[in-house]
Amino acid sequence: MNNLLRYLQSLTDLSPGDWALMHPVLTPVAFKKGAHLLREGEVCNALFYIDRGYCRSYYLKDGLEKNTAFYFENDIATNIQSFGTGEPSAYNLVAGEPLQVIAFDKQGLARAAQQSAGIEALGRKCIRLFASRQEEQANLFQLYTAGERYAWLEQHQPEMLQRVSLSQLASYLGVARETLSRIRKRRM
Amino acid sequence: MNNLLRYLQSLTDLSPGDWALMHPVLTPVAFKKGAHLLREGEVCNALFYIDRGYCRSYYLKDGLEKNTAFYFENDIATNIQSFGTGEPSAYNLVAGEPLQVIAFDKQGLARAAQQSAGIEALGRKCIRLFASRQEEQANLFQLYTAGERYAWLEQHQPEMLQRVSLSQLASYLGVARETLSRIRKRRM
DNA sequence: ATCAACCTGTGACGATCGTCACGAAACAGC
DNA sequence: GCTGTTTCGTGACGATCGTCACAGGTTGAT
Repeated sequence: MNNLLRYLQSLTDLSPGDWALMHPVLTPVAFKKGAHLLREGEVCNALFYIDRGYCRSYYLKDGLEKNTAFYFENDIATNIQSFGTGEPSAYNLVAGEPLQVIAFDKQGLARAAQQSAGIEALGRKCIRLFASRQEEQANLFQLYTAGERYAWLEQHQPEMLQRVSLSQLASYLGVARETLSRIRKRRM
Repeated sequence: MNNLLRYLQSLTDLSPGDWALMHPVLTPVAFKKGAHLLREGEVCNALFYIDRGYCRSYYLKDGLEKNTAFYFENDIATNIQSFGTGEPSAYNLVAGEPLQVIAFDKQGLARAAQQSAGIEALGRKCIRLFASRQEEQANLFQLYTAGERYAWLEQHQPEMLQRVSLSQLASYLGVARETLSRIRKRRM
């Protein structure tokens, strides 16, 4: 909970009253490696603050897993589309390591936002952050080749390259695992 | 203005009072083909509702234009990152046809949102729409090959293939113009 | 300690793509 | 209508990537 409090305070000036309002909405949950936070077809009714470990989102395409994002400590993981509209999720969310998260209940969060302008502002800031991250993600794939994407990760997310296996990373970067192996070889 | 009113009403229940509040914030502007709505390095201080024509966003990479998006009638074009934070834009926005837009002034819009909860809600809906679109865009490039992306456009944006030249489209899809020409050839 | 399951590196080969080059077609300005 | 400019299709060729195959290394459970 301490990590979460610090994270929220880094986003906005959170008053003690707002924090008290948030508290009953929060539920710590643990997942084993490989356990699903969200499955394709389910409706996403929570935000997951990641306290320890990481998870990844993937689509199933032609029976194969295709990773689209990784979420680490101090990230919020969710399907914003399903969470916002109530439609079933088109992809999966699964733990890549033993995982400890703090779940924000959707209905409880909506109630808390109605009661406090501070929490409502926090929600808006989260959406804008998410939109900004999606834009960055889209640009990463529109502007750069797989090798340039790998270099970008080296600079901006070096920890990720240590914690995520080559195969999972290759699936995310959009190349065969053999190709990523050769990209790594070239840079030494 | 009539198109814009219909568009806003399709997003939310806009009261006549809110529409009157919006009115002084709006400025119709015309651009010739090739004229810039926003240049790299400038700060984006407006949203552009597209009334007629289309525009495209592009990055300069190694001296070449790399398209990242197209905006048509009834779209809102802007740099959400620059608009939100006040930082200089990393890309350009340029008219692809003779263009008529209605510009939303940033400061005026902020004032109007403070005066009306309805306009504030409209703004939140716009951000969520934008985030959703960015996610779709990111998935389009993470999950699909260039040929599959072209097929996706055929189904979801067929008008775009008629109005945008092959070269501009190839730049957007991430392949050489010769390759797109051959992709088209294969489908006949 | 042992064994199975998984992950990583590497070679070979065919398919696809980017680049360069050229000619035809479409278009705009006069 | 003519002309210069831009766009589009296509061939050739080298580079890169995906696929298949296999070997060595790591991990984790019994």
